Amino acid sequence: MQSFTEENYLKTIYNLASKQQGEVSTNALAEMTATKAASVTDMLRKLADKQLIHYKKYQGVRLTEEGERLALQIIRRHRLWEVFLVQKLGFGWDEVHEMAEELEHIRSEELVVRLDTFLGHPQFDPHGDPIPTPTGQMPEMGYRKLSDAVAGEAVCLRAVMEHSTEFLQHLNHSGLTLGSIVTVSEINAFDKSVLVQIGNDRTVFVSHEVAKNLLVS
Amino acid sequence: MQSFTEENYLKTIYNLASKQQGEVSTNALAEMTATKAASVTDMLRKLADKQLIHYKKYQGVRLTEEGERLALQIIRRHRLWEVFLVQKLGFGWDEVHEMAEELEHIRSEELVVRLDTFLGHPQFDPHGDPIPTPTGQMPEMGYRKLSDAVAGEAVCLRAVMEHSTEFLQHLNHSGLTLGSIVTVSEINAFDKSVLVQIGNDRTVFVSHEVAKNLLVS
DNA sequence: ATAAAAATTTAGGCAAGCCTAAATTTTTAG
DNA sequence: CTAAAAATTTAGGCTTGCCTAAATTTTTAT
Ligand SMILES: [Mn+2]
Ligand SMILES: [Mn+2]
Ligand SMILES: [Mn+2]
Ligand SMILES: [Mn+2]
Repeated sequence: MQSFTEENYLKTIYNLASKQQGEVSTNALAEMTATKAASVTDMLRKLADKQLIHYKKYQGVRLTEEGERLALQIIRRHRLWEVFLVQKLGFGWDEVHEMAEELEHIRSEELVVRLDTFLGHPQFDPHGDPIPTPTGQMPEMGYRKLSDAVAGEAVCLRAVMEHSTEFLQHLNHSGLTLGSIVTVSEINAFDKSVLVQIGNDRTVFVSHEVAKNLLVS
Repeated sequence: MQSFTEENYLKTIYNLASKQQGEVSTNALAEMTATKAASVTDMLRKLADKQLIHYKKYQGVRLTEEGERLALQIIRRHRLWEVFLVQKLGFGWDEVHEMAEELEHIRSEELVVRLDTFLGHPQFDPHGDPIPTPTGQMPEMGYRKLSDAVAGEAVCLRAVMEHSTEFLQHLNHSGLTLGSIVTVSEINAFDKSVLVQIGNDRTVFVSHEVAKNLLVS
């Protein structure tokens, strides 16, 4: 059985690893967990003792199979709870992450099974992230970033890569919702900002910074 | 903001206080929290510093107004989550207590408000315990114990005073469900066991030990 | 190839919550 | 009213997870 803290490290290692290749660095973990590098080193030694990570001093870290299984389990719980909070309790997608950070640690296999059933076996969380299967597979979505689309293309908004309240509220404000079809009408050559038309409706301005965090297909 | 541990102590002090009069003793708390008396003393000093309890060395402990407000808030959350687990996820009333022990600590006022609405503002949890109001009032039910009923009386099963899985499963097995009307047909003079008829159905044997933990009206 | 810079680990410490053993206070019995 | 028993607190320690400062290793730049 792992502590909340250990679970959070596993999840963070998984997330960082999936955004890069090779081992995850101590400093990257320190930044993500809002702790100091020395504290991360302590925890890495502990997780390595428990065989949840592969760890060689100074060489970064990688999840073992068991570590990845646990990480995916926690991510599954997190995303299912986010679906619950949005679909059943009516929270906005910008309000649920912090609550899910706590709910994901509730220890009961049966609870997750029943929650999943209650929610109708959702495939995606409110941010468009795929929900890992009960057996621990992370579905691979072949999404691209909106920032990689070319002028004239019509794409569907599928997911966000940034989960901060500020970012999501900005999208609310712009009228950019997951599932919408948007057409890239213009890409600014200087700052790479994008003008997109939402459906056949209004056209909105999307900065490069925002476009980089929007996944489309 | 209180830690899980502090919240649990407050809740436990409240529960013990409501089952007796006068101050709650260190030893009683140690037994309930499954810790040692010395550890309880440490925590009492801490809670007293935070003005959540009235505490004089060797004299036992009593919640302050603020302490009671917090305790009732935690009990409210616990009972609402139990309703959720039973009504929405289909768990048995004998399965939900441990999960609720964890869920009660999730920190979000708004979550409780929305959960309450989602559940239709329930008045009682699955064990018949009243749910404290949002403003922190604990409804007073004037229930008696089944063990205090006299032969010939017809009463309604309202709540259980013991929440262990074993006890609740025993009630399941006996067919004793909350809301049923039972008639006391016979009280054994030697061991105070009770024979009750459930509705107009079968008659079941209820030991004094069990009858003491059943609340009726 | 080195020396400076950056990353990481080690050393030593702190707070929260818990423990055992010893001291102290309160309660109970005679 | 005392002495034993029971309850409680104090003293000293342990583990987890965190910290700062110092040492070490790796990387980068000349
Ligand atoms: Mn989230
Ligand atoms: Mn999400
Ligand atoms: Mn309960
Ligand atoms: Mn209950």
